[in-house]
Amino acid sequence: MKFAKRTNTCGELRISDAGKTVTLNGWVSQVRDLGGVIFINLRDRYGITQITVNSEFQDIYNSAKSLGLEFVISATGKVQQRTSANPNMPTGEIEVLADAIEILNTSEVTPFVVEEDIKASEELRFKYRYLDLRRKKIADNLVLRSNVYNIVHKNFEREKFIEVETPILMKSTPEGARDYLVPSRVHKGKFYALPQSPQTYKQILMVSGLDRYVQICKCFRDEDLRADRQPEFTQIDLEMSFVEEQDVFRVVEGVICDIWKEIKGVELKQPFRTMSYDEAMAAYGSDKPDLRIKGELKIVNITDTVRNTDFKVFADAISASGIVAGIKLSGQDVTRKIIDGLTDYVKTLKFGGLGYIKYNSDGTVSSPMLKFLSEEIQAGIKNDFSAEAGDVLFILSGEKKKVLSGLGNVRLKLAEQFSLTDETRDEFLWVNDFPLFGFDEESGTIVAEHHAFTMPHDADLAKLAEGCEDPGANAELLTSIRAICYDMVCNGSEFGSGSIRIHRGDIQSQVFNVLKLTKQEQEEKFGFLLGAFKYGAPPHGGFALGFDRIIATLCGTKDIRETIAFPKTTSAVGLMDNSPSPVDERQLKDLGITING
RNA sequence: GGAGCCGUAGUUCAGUUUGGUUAGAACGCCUGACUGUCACUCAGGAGGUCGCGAGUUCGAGUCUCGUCGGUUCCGCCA
Repeated sequence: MKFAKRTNTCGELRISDAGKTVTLNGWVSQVRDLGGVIFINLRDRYGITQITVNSEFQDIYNSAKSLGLEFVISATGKVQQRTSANPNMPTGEIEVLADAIEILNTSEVTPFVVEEDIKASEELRFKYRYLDLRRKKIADNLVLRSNVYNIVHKNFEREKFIEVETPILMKSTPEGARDYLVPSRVHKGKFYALPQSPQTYKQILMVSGLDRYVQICKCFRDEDLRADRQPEFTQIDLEMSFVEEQDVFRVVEGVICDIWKEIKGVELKQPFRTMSYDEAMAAYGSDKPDLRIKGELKIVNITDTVRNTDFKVFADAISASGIVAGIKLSGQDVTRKIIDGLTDYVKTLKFGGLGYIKYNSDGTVSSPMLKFLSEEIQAGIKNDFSAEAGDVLFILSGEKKKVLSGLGNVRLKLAEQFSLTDETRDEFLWVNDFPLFGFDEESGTIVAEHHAFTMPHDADLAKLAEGCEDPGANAELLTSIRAICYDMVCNGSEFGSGSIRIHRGDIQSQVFNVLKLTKQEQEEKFGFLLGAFKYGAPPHGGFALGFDRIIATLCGTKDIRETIAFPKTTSAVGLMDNSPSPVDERQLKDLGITING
């Protein structure tokens, strides 16, 4: 089909172009018909330009009258200065006076109006994502994403990394997240899994001597979703040989600094701050603390101060070897309603209630707990927090980890409630020294916190050697072992995580012993990796950055769906293509699969 | 797996607290008028399985139970 091809995009013409004859192609985003003159806002992903049609040109005028929103047209005419400029649009000083309009395609009335200030629900936007993507805001997110791809590729090329593709169809490993499974037709009853990450492959590439591997890759996890979690997501995955933690940090910081410099024009200070897991949990109740919060709102542990109280709530927590701790909020008007809201919130976190002590400006103290606490303890608490008039303390008691993370969540709620987050900057940090093992209450067993190939700290190797023979009896000793394992955190969001891996067989065996993996299970699950490790595995370690979260942060949103062209809902449904969907009986038969229920 | 919120016109919402007349508004859509708008304006019009299914009731958008979908949080996500 012949048509008048564009000479310019809808975002680029300026007053300096006045007098030129141009052709624009795009979508009709608005029509204002004043009777003798019609104004058309023509849109493409670059911007919007006003096309003016005068009734003196009868043919064009009549065809302009028939235009509907989202029609695709080609408009040709002379660029001229507008009689009254529109300062709100970049092309607002000019218009194109049409002397030809060609309708390239019509459009049905759209299910929602395509406009920057979108009114449609996410559900509708995802169903008609192609219309949603016509909005500059979303299209720009994809453009930004594309730019970051390029920065990442360039950075790693400069750092002498090799991009290697790893299989999408791989062996299922039941550890960690649930796998998405792919049935094999050739081998009925057997399944591939989609990678949760290319973890094993990249470690094997190190055994191969590739030395520095990187890949921007899709990963898949069949777990329940959140605003910042999709069933398939993108990672910047890397692995390096002959490195220690600090070497990985410098490389990852390098690419982050490149991205921030080129996208935001911000020079981040290197090296990034480092905080241990224990420190982060104790002070912020989170392994991904948001350091932008004004006044910090650090957690204070007051267990020792209230140890001898007979206030039942505290006494019960302490006798069950739990803790009592709180955070202090200064200089805010904390109303009854706000306290009630926070109380309801901590109840959703399975706390009985939220204790508070409010030091009023008139010197009085409001708190439902005071009558249960001796004057000495009251004074002790006030001292622990350095509390003054105008301060409010929020206090939780119970099991240590639960209290700390509960207060961590209260801290975030307070920051939100009182707008305490400094949105003008991004705060990066490394959180390291995670525990190597955790205790799984459900199964009553010891499990790997990161994964089974994470190297313990040198200083804790003795603990591992001592505890691995009888893990059940040494749970406390084993869970105190620290791993060379680290997360990068930005603004309270986990950007990525990694570790130095175990490359020595003796340490690996000890870890498998703790995890109660028999020789046979080791062979079945990781035989290929352990096999490779027999032939000279170099010391190595790596990292994986959550690409979607990085883009979301750069776009100023928490919702990674805004940065993905075709996202899925929180129940992992693709609303546009209706995936997942039933398949033909024939397909199932080929695979030897029958559906129950 | 558990909890909260939402579901009413093509769209975004009001109406649900306290059951009762013909379920409203804005935007969009259709018709007409209008030569400088840019959220054009003005006049008129069409448009509803109140997510779905039971139940209570003389009567249900409104109350109860179930169910489906979206979303947020807890669990989960090495």
